[in-house]
Formats: sequence, C-alpha cells, structure tokens
Amino acid sequence: MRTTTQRATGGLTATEAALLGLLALRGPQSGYGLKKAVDTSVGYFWKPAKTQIYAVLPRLVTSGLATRRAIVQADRPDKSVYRLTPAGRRALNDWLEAPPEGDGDRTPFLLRVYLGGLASPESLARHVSARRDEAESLKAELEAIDARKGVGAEGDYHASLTRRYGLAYAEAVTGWASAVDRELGA
Amino acid sequence: MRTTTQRATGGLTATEAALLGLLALRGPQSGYGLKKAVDTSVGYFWKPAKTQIYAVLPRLVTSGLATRRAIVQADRPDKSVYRLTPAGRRALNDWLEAPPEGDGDRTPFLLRVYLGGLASPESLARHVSARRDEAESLKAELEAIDARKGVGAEGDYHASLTRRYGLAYAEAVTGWASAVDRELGA
DNA sequence: TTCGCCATGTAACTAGTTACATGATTCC
DNA sequence: GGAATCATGTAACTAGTTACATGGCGAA
Repeated sequence: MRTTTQRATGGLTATEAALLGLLALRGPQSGYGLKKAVDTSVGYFWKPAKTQIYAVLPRLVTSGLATRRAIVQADRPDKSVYRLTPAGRRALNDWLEAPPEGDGDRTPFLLRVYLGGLASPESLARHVSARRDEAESLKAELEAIDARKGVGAEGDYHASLTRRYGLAYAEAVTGWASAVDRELGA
Repeated sequence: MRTTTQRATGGLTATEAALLGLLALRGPQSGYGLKKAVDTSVGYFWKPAKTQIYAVLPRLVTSGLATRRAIVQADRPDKSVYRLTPAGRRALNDWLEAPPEGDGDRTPFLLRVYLGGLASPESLARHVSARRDEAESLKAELEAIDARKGVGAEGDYHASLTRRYGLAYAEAVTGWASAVDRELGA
C-alpha cells in the first residue's frame, strides 16, 4: 500500500529504472530522445515530466550508472547522449527483481464514488460515464497498437503483455461503469 | 495523465477532500479518529500517513473549512475534535463535482513487465504470480466485507460501488495473470 | 511568416513519506 | 510485566510537478 516511489537503500526510483531500461533496450539516447521513447512505450503507465528526465540523467552519471557524451551538432542543438554502464545494468537488474512498490492505491476517482452520496446523483453519473468513456478509448488505443504491430511480432512480447493488462483493466472498468450507469438511471 | 494531487486554484487535495468527506459522513472527529475512519473506509484506495492527517487538519481550520475544539479528557490524552463548516461543505462539493485528477498511471508493476526481457524469466514469473496472489486476496477481503454487511444495507450503497469496482479490477488482474502464468510456463 | 521540431535546463513549489518522541491507561 | 490503545506531533527528506526561458532550423 505504498505510494511514494522510494529509494530503498541504494535502490533506484521507478523513473531511474525506466530510463535505464530504455537505454538498455534501445541503446544510447539523449534526454530528448528518452522523452520520446517514454511517450511511445511505457508512457501509458509511467510518464515523468520532461524536467524530471533531465533531472534524473545527471544523477545517473554521478552514481556511475550511466555515462554522458556531449555531441556537437551543426544543424541542430548540441546534445548529451547517455549510455548504460555495467553498474547501471546491475542496478537495473536488482530493481527488476525487487518486489514492485505498491500501486493501485491512490485512486481519486473512487474517493468521489465513495463520497457520491454527498453530491448530486447527476454528478456521480457524470463521473461514472466519463470513466467508461476513458476506458473505452484506452481500449481502442491499445487495440490499434496491437493491430499495427502484428500479433506475435518479435521483440514485442513484453510490451504486448502490458497492453493485454491494460485491455483487461479497461474491460473491467467499462463493465463496472455500464452496470452502475444502468443502476443510477433507474 | 496527471499524477500529483494538485491544488487547482483554491481546490482541495484528495486527502483534504477525504477528511472533509469523512467529517461530513460521520460527524466531528479527532485526527486519531479520522485515521481509524480512513482505515476502515477509503483505506483501500486512499491511505494517507497519519502524520499527513495531522498536518492537513490545522490547514483546514486556517482556511475556514473546519473548526477545531479542544476536548480535555481525564482518563485519556486530550484531543482536538474537528467539525465541518458550511464553507468546508461547499469546498467539498466543488471537489466532488470536479473531474478526477488522473489515476491509473504510475504502475511500477507494469514497468517491470515491460522490461521483463532484461531480467530472468523466473523473475517475471514471480512478479506475475505475486500479483495474482495479491489480487486474489483483495478479492477475498472485499467479498468478506460484502458478506458482513448484507447486500443492500442502507447507507452502504456508495461504499459497495467501490467494492464492486475493486472486485472487477481484481478479477481482471487474476485473469490476466493466470493467462500469462500459463504462457510463461510453456 | 508562422509553426513545429530539436534540445536542455532553472526556479519555485508541494503533497507526500519515514523515523523519532512522548506518556497515561487498560487489558491479558 | 508487557502490549495495545488513545492521542498528537516534529524533523528531515524526496520524487515529483508547473511555469518560464532560450534559440536555430526546416517546412507549409
């Protein structure tokens, strides 16, 4: 039931792990590139602000988990490219093996449902159907990605697992919301 | 896709709203009492540290959303009892009507799944089955509560909606995890 | 000419966390 | 004798946020 991503004695934060992981999967990147990579991969369930990415990267360098190389460019702004070190790879592995810090708690939506009797019934109904809409568009989005990659594309297995998780979640939410919607209407 | 509970120009934080909501539902309480109330009600999806509760309450008083009354007790420690003001009730209502700040993002578990190819297959399998176990025990817990209250107990409707949400979620997770478990075994 | 992409950051802030501190009373 | 309950807080910290700042290049 923990919320804060906590640095358990030498461990990584989830954001650090995400960045190291993307460096491991996709090779050396700039902060800007990592931001793009995040948005098109783990962005559905882990989307740090870009300033946070720029804050984390130098930290990784000073703790020896990554190296920075300055790249001078003529036509574009100069950039810093970060590369995973063996120590970084080890730290990432430790993080991957460690039990996940709690998620699923902190759900302001449910707080509104729980307290729904204090507001107008219409307000609750609006929240519920908005939730259903969100879940449906999440589902559509994930299905579109599935379609774009073929099922069983190589190198996509673990990513597809997260999409399937998202789909199961979305379907659970739409099912719940439809039922509640009907009840509130009656 | 926001994570941080944000104070949108005069708005409440979710923790403030939770406390005001419990004061509205259950009447005047001490910080200690509110902590108990949180644990036995919204604790499944919103569980602030007790120090946070003690930090928030005086803030509610200074912004006129609650009043504090000191109660001197002979046999127990003295306490402060907080009571909702009309302004507090209004602020709560505004919060209840407002669209929920994003949740569902920030899922370190999925980060581990996504990066599962970087660690040993056994590690991923362990995470997945741990997740299934958690979901199953959540389900059991929620069903136990449902059984304890009878179905359709008065004053329990909105709370029961959150339990049903939790059940749908738990079932989605167990379904996903069982399928993935089988795949990883093969 | 305007807009979007590339590219990196600073400054100010905040909602939350853990660890620590205190002390009487009541129940086993 | 020891543990749980009642009851409230301080101190130190942190991972994240938004708003702001800068500026050249290429394409419509």
